[in-house]
Amino acid sequence: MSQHSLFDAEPPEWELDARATRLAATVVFPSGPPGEFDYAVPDPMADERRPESLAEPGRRVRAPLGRGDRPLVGYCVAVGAKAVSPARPLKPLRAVVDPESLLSPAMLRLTRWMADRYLTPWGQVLEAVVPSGVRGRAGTRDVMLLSVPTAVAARLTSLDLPEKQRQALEALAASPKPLSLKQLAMRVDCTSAPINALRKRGLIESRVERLATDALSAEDTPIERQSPKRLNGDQRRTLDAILAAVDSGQPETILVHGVTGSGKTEVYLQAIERVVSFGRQAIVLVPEISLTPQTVGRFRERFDRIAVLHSHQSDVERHRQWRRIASGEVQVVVGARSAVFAPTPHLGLVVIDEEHETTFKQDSAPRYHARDVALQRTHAEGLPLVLASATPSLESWRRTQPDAPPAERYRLASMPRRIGDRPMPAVRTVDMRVESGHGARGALSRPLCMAIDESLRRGGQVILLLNRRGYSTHVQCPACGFALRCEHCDVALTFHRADDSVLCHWCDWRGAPPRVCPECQSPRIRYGGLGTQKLEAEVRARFRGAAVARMDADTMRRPGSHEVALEAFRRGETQVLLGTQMIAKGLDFPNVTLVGVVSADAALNLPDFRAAERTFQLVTQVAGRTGRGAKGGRVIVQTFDPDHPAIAAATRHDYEAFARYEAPARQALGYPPYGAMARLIARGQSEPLVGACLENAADAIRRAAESAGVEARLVGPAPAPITRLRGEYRHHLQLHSPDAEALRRLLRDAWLPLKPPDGVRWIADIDPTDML
DNA sequence: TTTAATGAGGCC
DNA sequence: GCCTCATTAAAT
Repeated sequence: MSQHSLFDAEPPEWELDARATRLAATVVFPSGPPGEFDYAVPDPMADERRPESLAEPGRRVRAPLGRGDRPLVGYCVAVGAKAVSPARPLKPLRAVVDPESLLSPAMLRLTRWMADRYLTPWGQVLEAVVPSGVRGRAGTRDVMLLSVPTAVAARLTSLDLPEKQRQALEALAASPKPLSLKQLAMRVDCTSAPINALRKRGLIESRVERLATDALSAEDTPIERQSPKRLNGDQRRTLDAILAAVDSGQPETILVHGVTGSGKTEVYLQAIERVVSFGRQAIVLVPEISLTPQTVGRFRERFDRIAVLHSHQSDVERHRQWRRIASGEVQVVVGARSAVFAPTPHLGLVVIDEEHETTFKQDSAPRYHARDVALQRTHAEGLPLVLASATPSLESWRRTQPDAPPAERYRLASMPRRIGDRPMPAVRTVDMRVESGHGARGALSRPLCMAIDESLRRGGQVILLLNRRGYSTHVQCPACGFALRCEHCDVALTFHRADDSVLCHWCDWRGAPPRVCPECQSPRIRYGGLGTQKLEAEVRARFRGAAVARMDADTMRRPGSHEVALEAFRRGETQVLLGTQMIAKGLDFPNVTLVGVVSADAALNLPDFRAAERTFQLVTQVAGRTGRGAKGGRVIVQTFDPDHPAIAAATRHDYEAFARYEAPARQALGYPPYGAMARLIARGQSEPLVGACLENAADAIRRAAESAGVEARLVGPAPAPITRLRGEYRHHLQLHSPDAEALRRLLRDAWLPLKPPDGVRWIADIDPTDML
């Protein structure tokens, strides 16, 4: 080892002279080491005249890695002059993979930020952000195109050629467009042999072009255009606030808190119209479940060129939409979570509808929240961000409050009234403790039954929410107390009557339902607990003649079944629509005169600090599905805990009351939004090993926090609420700190360098939404 | 003395 | 993530 490196990272003067600057490309690898690596750019890859093989940021390149020079594909993230010491010259790039850049400099910066924030290697973030169909250029193929050089065309008649070759050459010369090998062979009725002979003699020239294989799928059927609707005062004020932000050229986040039915969508449609009129694009994120033809239709009615992005698209379709967006042709991108990465060339506005929805959080690496990514993207590009919800996340709500740090303050725009001054539906709770005391059996209380009956008699439609699928939610033996559990997971199995099986909702294990108790052979084994299938059976039995439909993950398995079911409900062919939370959100059917919440407190007692918030959101949202038409509407909420503040606030449609109730508890424990949070989750076959390695991590983090003076509270490690999943044991460690940035740095410095023992895998979840 | 097995560290 | 080289243990 040379002496200077022992004391100084800088080389001595005599070596400085020998250093030369060289054009270098910085590369990150999706698989492989997490760092950034510099490579020499060979001259042909720096040649602007050959754009298809130009090494530039945002393209993938092939580069040799390690002593064995293993060729790996990575993303070029920067190109520039670098000082290189002759003692350790850069290896040259091998090839440029992409013919054009997949990521703008702004998107590279955004992904870099994500890598930092979510403790995920940059290369892995890039791999998740660029859809695989785009990387693989799905739906396109290299086609060799043949043409006759002009010099040859001029002396065509003077050539002495075999008959087939002459015919082929003449046919090609006569064609106004270049032809593929196959096309030309067809025209002349020959094989490829004569054509190849011509190519070999230089009489035909060929070039390779990338062409779409599909004959451009039939464009969406044109839709009747609608003009902007007249706005009421609240809508006007909200729109003005958004437009002021649009015009200011400053980044600003506006939280639109509008009750269900207040006409939020119309407001942001008009805001987008303004942005589009400037020649800019807008991105609208909606929960995957809301991405129905109806939702998309509302945009089609108002804009000429929209793109839709969601997770059920084929690679070919996604690639096509991505290209359209990148070309600048698209005005509005409507999509689920990952649409936040849409490659709009001149973004003007981002809207997140139903911003409280947890589907905006990705549950695999990088575990990003689209709301936070959107905030970063709009901030970096100096744009407004609109968050809209009837039940905002407390994280967003807090940032509208006067006590929030000014640097992260959102503007609040309230829309407390429904459009047309329709009243909010009256909500009545039914105390199920009293009801079951009256000997009531089954899922539906007397008041709910009467209300259903009345609604149906008056020609109204009914929505019944029960957020548990299956028939019976637990199978238990009254004789010995045995409860049927999944072999691989620490959860109860659910009985599904539709296919007479017991099913694990976590790992999808399926088995035959036991006829006698597997433990004590008692034949009295009981199928208890209420799921949507059983509710459906009960409703059908009680309301004979009513048209009942069930919507849950089991009936909505086939693509498109969602739309079919909702369309039937819209047309009134279905009178009672029952199902899980997928019927609670965003639906707008004026003839719904009754909403029944079958079990409001089902989620209330989950071991999750957001259980009350989720319950409040779900009840408020589903209650908002009624009272949207002239007939009005009402809501009946069945609960064993009618006095719970979350349920009580929901029955009064009182968001602020809920926020006031929930804040002190969160504050006391340093939970979001009053403190940052992270979660380490370890899993493996051996429970002691899983537990022990998290103990080590906890020690290392505690020591680092101490020496860095970071205020951090560690909870655990402890078994996760679902301790076993798919045959693996799971433990977790929760970390709290008032300083989000410090917490992230702490994990980066103290946890990231650690390696779990063999047989244990672990991940960090920054700002977790899921605590199970 | 040779060969196989396990582990840590670097990869530009 | 994988490869290389180190160290150490087992085989001839």
